[in-house]
Amino acid sequence: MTKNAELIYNIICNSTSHPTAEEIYLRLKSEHGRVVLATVYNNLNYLCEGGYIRKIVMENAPDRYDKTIRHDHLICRECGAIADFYMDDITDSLEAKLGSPILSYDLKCSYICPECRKKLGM
Amino acid sequence: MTKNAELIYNIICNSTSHPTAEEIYLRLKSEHGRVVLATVYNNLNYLCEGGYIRKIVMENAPDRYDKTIRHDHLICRECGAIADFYMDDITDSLEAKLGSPILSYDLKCSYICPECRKKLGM
DNA sequence: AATTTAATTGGAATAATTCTAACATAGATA
DNA sequence: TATCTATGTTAGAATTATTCCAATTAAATT
Repeated sequence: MTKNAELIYNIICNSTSHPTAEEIYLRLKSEHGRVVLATVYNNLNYLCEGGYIRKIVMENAPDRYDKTIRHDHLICRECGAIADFYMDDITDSLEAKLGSPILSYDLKCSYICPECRKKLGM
Repeated sequence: MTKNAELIYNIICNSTSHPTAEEIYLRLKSEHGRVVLATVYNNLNYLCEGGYIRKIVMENAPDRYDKTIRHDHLICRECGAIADFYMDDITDSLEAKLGSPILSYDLKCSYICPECRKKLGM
């Protein structure tokens, strides 16, 4: 793994913020000087393909990147914030229903986050 | 609901193909003459916001649109094809775990579709 | 029929991401 | 050590999906 790939991998793994390519790029640039967005994308794709990280495809927003430890996500309908959500693994029941293996699954729950609830007086 | 919105709604509801905006546009144009992609997007957004249809956000591919009857999706890692998958509704267990209500959820399973399995000799 | 409102059009604009070619660099090889 | 090769990085253009905006058209209301 190249130096940049490793730096990017570490940024993602030591963060709970599900950063975008742009955020990773800015952080990398400020901490390690000269980088370019294309390099960040190259490495993110490499890391995704190798299964080192995972991509979270967002609605109306740039993709975010996350560690691979199995968990699900909560996405606030109001502000778009994304939070981790640790539900039990349902791979077995999905495969049982389907009758053949699956590779992985992606579960996103839409909700209203605590802050937005407050703001909305809920 | 305007005429175009209704036509688009019907295309989506009477199809199992999860069409993209482009596909809907082409079909609309060939069947009803003059339309424009912006109109299709306008109406798709209107229909989504009103909860008449749902948007399926795809990885590395344009968004697809689908009926709202509750079901999940299988997405082939090889060819990108999307198939419906009717798992039991897990809203209750999600809310129980979270301790507060969710609005909806989106479950996508990555798998290899029967055709690709065949092609790959699996 | 005239006026107001809403929908559609056409095309430009934007945003995210990918592509391509040139350049740099590190390690392997002579 | 010098050079070759492979790979990573850079810069910036290109692409794609989608949105925006102003002008036009159609529909609804008075």
